[in-house]
Amino acid sequence: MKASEMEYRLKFFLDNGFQRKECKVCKTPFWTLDRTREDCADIPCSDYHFLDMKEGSLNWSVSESRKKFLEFFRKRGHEIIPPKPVLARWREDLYLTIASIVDFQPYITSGLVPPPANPLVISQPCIRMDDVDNVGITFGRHLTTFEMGGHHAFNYPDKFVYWKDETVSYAKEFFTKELGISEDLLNFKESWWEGGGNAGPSFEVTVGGLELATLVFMQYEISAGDYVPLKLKIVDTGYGIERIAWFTQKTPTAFHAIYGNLVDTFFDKLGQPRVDSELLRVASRFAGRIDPDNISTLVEHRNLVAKALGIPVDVVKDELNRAARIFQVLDHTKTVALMLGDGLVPSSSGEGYLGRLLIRRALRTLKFLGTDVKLSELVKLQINFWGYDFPQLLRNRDYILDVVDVEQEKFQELISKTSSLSEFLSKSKRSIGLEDLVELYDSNGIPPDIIADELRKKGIQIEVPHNFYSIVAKRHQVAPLKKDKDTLKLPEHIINEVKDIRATEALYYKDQYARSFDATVLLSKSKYLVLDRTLFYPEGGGQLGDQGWIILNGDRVRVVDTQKVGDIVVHILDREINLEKGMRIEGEIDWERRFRLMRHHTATHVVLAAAKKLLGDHVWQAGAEKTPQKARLDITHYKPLTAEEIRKIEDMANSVINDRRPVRPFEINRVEAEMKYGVSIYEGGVPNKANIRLLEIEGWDVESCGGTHVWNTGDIGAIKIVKTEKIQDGIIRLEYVAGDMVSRYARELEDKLVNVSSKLETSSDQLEMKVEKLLREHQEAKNLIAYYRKEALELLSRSIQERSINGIRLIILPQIKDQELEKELMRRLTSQSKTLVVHITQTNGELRVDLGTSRDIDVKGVVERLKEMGGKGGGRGTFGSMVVANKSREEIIDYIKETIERGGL
RNA sequence: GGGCCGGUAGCUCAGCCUGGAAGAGUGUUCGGUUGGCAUCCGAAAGGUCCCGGGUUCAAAUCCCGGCCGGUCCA
Repeated sequence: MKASEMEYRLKFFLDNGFQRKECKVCKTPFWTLDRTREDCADIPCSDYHFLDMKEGSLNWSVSESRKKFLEFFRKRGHEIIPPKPVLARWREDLYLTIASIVDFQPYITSGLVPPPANPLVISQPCIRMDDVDNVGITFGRHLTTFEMGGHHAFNYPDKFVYWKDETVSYAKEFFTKELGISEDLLNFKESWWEGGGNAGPSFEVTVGGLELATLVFMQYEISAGDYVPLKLKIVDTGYGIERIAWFTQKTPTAFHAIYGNLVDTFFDKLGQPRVDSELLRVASRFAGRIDPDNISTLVEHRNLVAKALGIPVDVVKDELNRAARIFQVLDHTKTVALMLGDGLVPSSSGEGYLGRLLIRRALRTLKFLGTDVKLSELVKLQINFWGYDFPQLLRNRDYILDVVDVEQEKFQELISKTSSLSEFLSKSKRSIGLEDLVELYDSNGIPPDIIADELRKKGIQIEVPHNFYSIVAKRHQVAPLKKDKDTLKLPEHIINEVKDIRATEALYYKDQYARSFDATVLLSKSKYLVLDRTLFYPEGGGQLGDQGWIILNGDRVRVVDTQKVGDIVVHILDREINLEKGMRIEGEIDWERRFRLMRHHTATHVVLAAAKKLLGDHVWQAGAEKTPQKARLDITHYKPLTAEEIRKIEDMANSVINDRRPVRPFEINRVEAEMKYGVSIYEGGVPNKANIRLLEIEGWDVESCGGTHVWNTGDIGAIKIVKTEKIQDGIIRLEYVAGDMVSRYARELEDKLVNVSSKLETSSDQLEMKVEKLLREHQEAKNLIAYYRKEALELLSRSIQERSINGIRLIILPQIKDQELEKELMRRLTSQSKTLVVHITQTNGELRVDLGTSRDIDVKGVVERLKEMGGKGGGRGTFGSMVVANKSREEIIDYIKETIERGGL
């Protein structure tokens, strides 16, 4: 959508003498006070001239830039809001926090929930993976992590805060007064923004080539391709905190401004000579001309730098490539620290994969730099550097460093495979092509440049195409997309019929211990029944739906399941009853089943919190299921649990039970809940409501939950963890039983013990001793068999009868039951040259003939002859095997003799 | 969630394509060489060829299903 010019023609501009001009390069309109300006002062239409400006040379660090930004807006009526984690765990449509507005979507931006303050200001650390390939080579234009300073105003129809003029005025004031940039250097470039289903006009604030902020005016919702005006008009600004720091410091690259002395420390740690500042500064100045997708622009850039400095282009290339690698490591180690600090567990799927990707990229670069420095050491430097700004780095320091070490070990294992694989490839006669590289990367994860590097050492040249990763991506695109439609437990027509009924009153929340109730029928259609209120809990949050009975006129009808459609509860009966609307009925839930479900559900919260307290903040629920029989909980964790850890979790859980802690559900507005308890309340899933139900286990755990729970942890009775397994990389599954199911579990174990004991004819008390004895006896028996085999071998090889036919030594063995012995004997006898050994044995009605020959004879001749005689089978070289029907032992021997006589061998 | 690769001696793996007597290196034990160690020489022990089914006279090998591990993509 092209916004109309009027959207940008602000009173502020007209009152302050700004002119609308058009960039001579990109033709984009922009507003400026500078009558001579011809371009929009943004890359690539302009180089980074700001590096040569005197304005705003204040030397602000990132930390100071953030503080100045927040303070400026706080003094102008904005409340400072703390940032959220870089993992967007309060929503299910995003893995990473990619912008400050993400914190307020979708419930605040849609107007369902009020914002935590209005207007507000925030500095939100963000992670974007889009440009991960370009980090470093553009000297700071692309980063995977940055802080977005945002001041936001939410304008409601009945409550206006501020809109475009004020926003632009704030920007002008901030940049002129705080940064000391003269106002005719400021440009407001007209632009259009779309994202997350919203859209609106925007201004990009550019100075000397650098875009310092984007001012977005969210006013449309994109619905089926149409732009529908939003009820709420939202000021969504993004100030680049790192760019502000760079602008005020005018360091050679953005990395110098962000990481300060860490830049030199990294060069030294990685054993790389530092790169000349002037060279970097010039490289930065022209960095806007680099289009990473177009390799020729990179070559041009290097040429340009070489020309400007009068240095050979090869030297420029080497120096800048080395610097780019260091910058990439700087960037990735910070991003990794932030992700892990907020609880990411590297894995092969989901957000965990994004973390692993960054770690692997950093490790790969370390390998190319030829350093054996541990990645965790570099991450440690980042933790020390950023720990004050992001305390979660210090809090989770041990976890971060350990997990990085574990990932490095895994990567090294991978790389060690590379040499044997490349050995194999280089030995194979065929030429090694792109297909091999793709194959190795896709199925073994070996980066193509590493394989190419390895092969080069062996003298095999192989080119890795620049678009390698898009080739891989393409290969995956052709994979068929299987849609996994939820198997609905309710038929379509029932859902349609039911969805307009009013919400069912949830008696199961009013009193979680109530067992019977009365209600009025709202809809009764074959096996499906909707009431005005119910005690039957509908399946949700991993808790199964209730079972029980509906009682009408003393007749009990079984309820086999309970489901919900929105807020409407549907009872599923075991037979069809068609009741009239308005009829009164009674209901009773299957209390024993329900109580077991409640115990297992509350137990799940207890166990999760225990695991978290024991293992660390990175433990996050990745799935759960509660049945009356048992419960299971999947948690994110990077190592298998040790036996001690499992016991500790169990002990902690049981001590919470013995503590008899109150368990209290309550309703709260979601923004308040997030501010008070953090986003970990969403472990079990993100509810789709403005007001959410929280469950608090006093002093232990607070979590969003819609299930039914016991009122006190004492009611769980007991917890026994019965199984743990790694279900995929980075995810551990815990299975446990609670309450009376612990007794049932113990009984099952007991039964197994008794069963095994009786089979071994002993008591369960003496089972271990008995097993040891049996194992010993088994070993002794094996030894004895080996002894007898040896004896038999001697005896047999001495007693065999051999005859010589046509220069061939023919040996007919007697029938031997022991196949091992037979083979052993053949092997021994055929070690003499010109020997044919025959073994004939009876197998269900047929004769099985095994033939063994010494190496100078091929078994083929005899095999062919026996085939002609109706035998089935074959063989090759020195061994053959046939099955012959309707022939006697003697006949077969005659055939063989005859074959030898004819010289058929 | 989808794709690809793998599972053989304690460990690292070959054999599988093209079905036909289960292999190598390393480690272990024993013996020899040596004043002793390293080294070297010789021998032995060590196997559910991941599990289940199918095809076949015959399956580590081919086919189907499952389990486990790795990896790429989303």
